[in-house]
Amino acid sequence: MDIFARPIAIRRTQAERSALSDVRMVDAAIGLMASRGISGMTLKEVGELAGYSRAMAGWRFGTKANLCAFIIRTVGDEWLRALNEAVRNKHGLAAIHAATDAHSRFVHDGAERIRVFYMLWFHSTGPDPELKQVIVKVHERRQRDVEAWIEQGISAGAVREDAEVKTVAAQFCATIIGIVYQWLVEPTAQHQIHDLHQGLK
Amino acid sequence: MDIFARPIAIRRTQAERSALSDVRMVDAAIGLMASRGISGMTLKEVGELAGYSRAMAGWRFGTKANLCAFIIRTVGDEWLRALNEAVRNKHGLAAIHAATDAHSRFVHDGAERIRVFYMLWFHSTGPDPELKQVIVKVHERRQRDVEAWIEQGISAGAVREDAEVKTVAAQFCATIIGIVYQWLVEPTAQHQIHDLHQGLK
DNA sequence: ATCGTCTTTCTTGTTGCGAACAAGTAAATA
DNA sequence: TATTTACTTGTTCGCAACAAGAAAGACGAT
Repeated sequence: MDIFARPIAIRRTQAERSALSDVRMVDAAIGLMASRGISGMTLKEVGELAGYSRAMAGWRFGTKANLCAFIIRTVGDEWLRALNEAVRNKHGLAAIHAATDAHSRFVHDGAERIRVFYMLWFHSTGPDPELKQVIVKVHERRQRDVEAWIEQGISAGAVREDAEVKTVAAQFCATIIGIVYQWLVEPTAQHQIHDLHQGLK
Repeated sequence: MDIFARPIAIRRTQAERSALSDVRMVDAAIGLMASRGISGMTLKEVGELAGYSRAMAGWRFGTKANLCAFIIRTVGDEWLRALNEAVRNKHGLAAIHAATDAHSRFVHDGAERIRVFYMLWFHSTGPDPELKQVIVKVHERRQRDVEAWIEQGISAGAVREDAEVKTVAAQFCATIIGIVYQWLVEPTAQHQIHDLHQGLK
């Protein structure tokens, strides 16, 4: 009975307390959504699974939609950082290839967080303004990145000059989204997902 | 006070009664989901808006998920019929072009039913087995159609023989889905949606 | 440092709403 | 008329959302 395994009360600053409860609750929420779906995640369980009370998540985030938005921002940022890491120092087509590969790899690793991130992503298709705004931001950010890569490709002479940058970028992003959709619906078909990524390049 | 505007009781067979309440409730549900989102549609309101009681929708469909599945099947069938109509007598690449055009046209017309259909489609990405099965069926059906068109194209000599039919078909479907996603998120950018369809061809 | 006060973090209590079911009524069938 | 099918009223349970209170850190004054 190791009663010191979890010291009765560690002294923490308030900022630390908030930060800690945030990550605990985000983890709990992601776990719940991964196993039971978005509607299967309840604020009550999030609070309790994170080691707090019933109402903790509700108090911190206000509403379930807010919690979801917070998760999208959080995971979206991690995701963006990881992608930037993978594309570091690459330009034009090489960047697009690297990003596509990285995407394929991340998705193959099947991290719970990314899965849930995209689940939330696809859930924001209704006329609910809340989540949608957050998603649209991430979305636009991505598309701008892709546009930049294509333009670099053009100025490097590797891409036809008559390419309609915006349209091609939109097309690229659309296909990525389509692939992710396939992955969410049929997570087992790893090789197919990989083929789709390769085909895209 | 035109009390005869809606005759007190029209005599109908039981089959007619069921069929009528089904279409009324489906219409009501689609209207509600289109304006307030999927979670904004409640079984109570569906019943009442369709001209019945509180519990009518719950009684007929059992659960909200069942109602959604029913709507997906219903609209999915209409949709498939419309597509077949558009592709009638065409084969191979021509069929794919016709289907793409039809898709673009339908989406451009922006019918409420199709919008909601795809909203539900994207909502089925969680681990909920109920809706998913229905969607996966529609999905597989589509992909088979596309594969058939490609094979026709090969045997007609219009498509390279080394094309990996399944992969290409999957790619095509993925892109369609990505385009639809864009449309749902940004329904206003009609011309962009159209461009994406054209680019796909 | 330590005490008392203020602020922030978290908990218990309550309300309202929707889904789901159960038991009843009305309409059609035979 | 009896039975099956379509629909309604009544009830329970769980969750989201809020409100009011308890506990833990922050901070100035002594």
